[in-house]
Amino acid sequence: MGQKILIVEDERDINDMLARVLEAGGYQTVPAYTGTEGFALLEQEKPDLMLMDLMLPEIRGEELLWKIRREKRCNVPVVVITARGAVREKVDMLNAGADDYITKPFQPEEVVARVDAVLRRVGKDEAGWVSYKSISILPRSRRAVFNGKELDLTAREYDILYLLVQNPEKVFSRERLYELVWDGGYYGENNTVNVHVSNLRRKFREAGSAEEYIHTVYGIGFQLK
Amino acid sequence: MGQKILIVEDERDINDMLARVLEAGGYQTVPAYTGTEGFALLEQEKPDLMLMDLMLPEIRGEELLWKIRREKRCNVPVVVITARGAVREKVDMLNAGADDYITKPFQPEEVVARVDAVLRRVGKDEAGWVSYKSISILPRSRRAVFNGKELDLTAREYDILYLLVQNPEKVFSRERLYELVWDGGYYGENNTVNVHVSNLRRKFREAGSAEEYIHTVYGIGFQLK
DNA sequence: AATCAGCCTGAGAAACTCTTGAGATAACTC
DNA sequence: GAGTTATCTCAAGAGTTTCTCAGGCTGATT
Repeated sequence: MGQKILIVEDERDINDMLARVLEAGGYQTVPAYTGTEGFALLEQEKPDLMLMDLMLPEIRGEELLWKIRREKRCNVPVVVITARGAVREKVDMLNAGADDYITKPFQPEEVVARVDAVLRRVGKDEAGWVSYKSISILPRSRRAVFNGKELDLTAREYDILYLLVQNPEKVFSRERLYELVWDGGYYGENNTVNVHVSNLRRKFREAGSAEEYIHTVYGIGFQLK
Repeated sequence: MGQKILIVEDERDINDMLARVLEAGGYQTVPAYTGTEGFALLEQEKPDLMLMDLMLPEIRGEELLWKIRREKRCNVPVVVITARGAVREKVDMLNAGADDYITKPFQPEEVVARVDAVLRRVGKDEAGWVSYKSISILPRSRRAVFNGKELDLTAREYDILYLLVQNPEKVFSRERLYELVWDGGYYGENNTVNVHVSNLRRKFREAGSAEEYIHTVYGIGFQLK
């Protein structure tokens, strides 16, 4: 059974069409015809990805995305469908945390390709685990497992590790990490990030890690490797 | 999925036309209709190349290019579209750091050809590697690989090499190098750059380099060749 | 009110990088 | 080829960054 895609699109024809294409591509689909319905189904169905039209009745797509990311602190990958040329909106979308967008009119194959790509990018498997090497994270229950052992992480530690696992090899400056995990707060002279990283490393050691996963890039920041 | 081209062109028809041509050529496109919009999208979309009309409302193309290179210290390849015969402007553009130009009126095929050529020249591949000869750099993780061997570079060394690889053959004065890598700090009588270049060369030798990659241009500065 | 877990801060130690200056080497000029 | 200037390399110490520990603070829970 494939991964589950929530399709939020008010036009029934298009919704059906998207469902057909994605199912042909091996996915399971759930339709929603309004923004609020989509929002509700997010919780009920726990889809692996959400495909959302920007032009929704009731609620603007941007607002919905914002609600999902900010209020629910939810990280489902979101692919947005937008009219060609509505650049301003696209920008807002990516700012608000969309993972990719498709412009109308689109080819059916493009949809599957984008969805494939995003799911591959976030490294999400069919059960919803996000993994890198022996580290696995289950976002919907904020669990982190290393080498089969459950890691008992605090909120900050989890957020940092999740960010790193979603972007393996990528180098994050302390400032950027702070911005992302602490929700935009200003990072001034302050070794808070250091301490949390230090604690994370300790917990990995305690769980029997031989190698160092969180590398320091001297003068720059941290990197999962 | 191809590489992403940002099209900055205020006339909607021409913008659409360029998008069609480039998409037919296998590229993904993002439209912008003003200079400021293009500037903003540069960050949002992280395109692999920017195609820009010189005649823009709001801001002169030259100024925009300057802002991109100077203020943002950004190195996206830029191809400029200019009216035939405006030679003075062309020269200014290339001085300001454009990578190529196309004169109006142009053949659609010419656009794709130029874009192909520039992208080939800057050696940027789809996975995000920036390469020159046997040197490859992955900016996202600040990795540098030479002949398949990982180079262990310090922050400064990496910055210098990255700059050089992005502009092969281009000659940098020590002063310019210092400005760019040390973020605008003043460079007075001081052989700091020399030492770092020396260390870089040593690391290349240790990685088995026979030929010299970083050439000295006597009395001027350095050049990757 | 007491307890507790998590978060933040400060300080010392350790690790690493940068810069400096001096002498050696190379390039250019006449 | 000698003189002059530019460049290279080396090693040391100055400087910065990072790590870890311990203590205090806060807010939630009992």
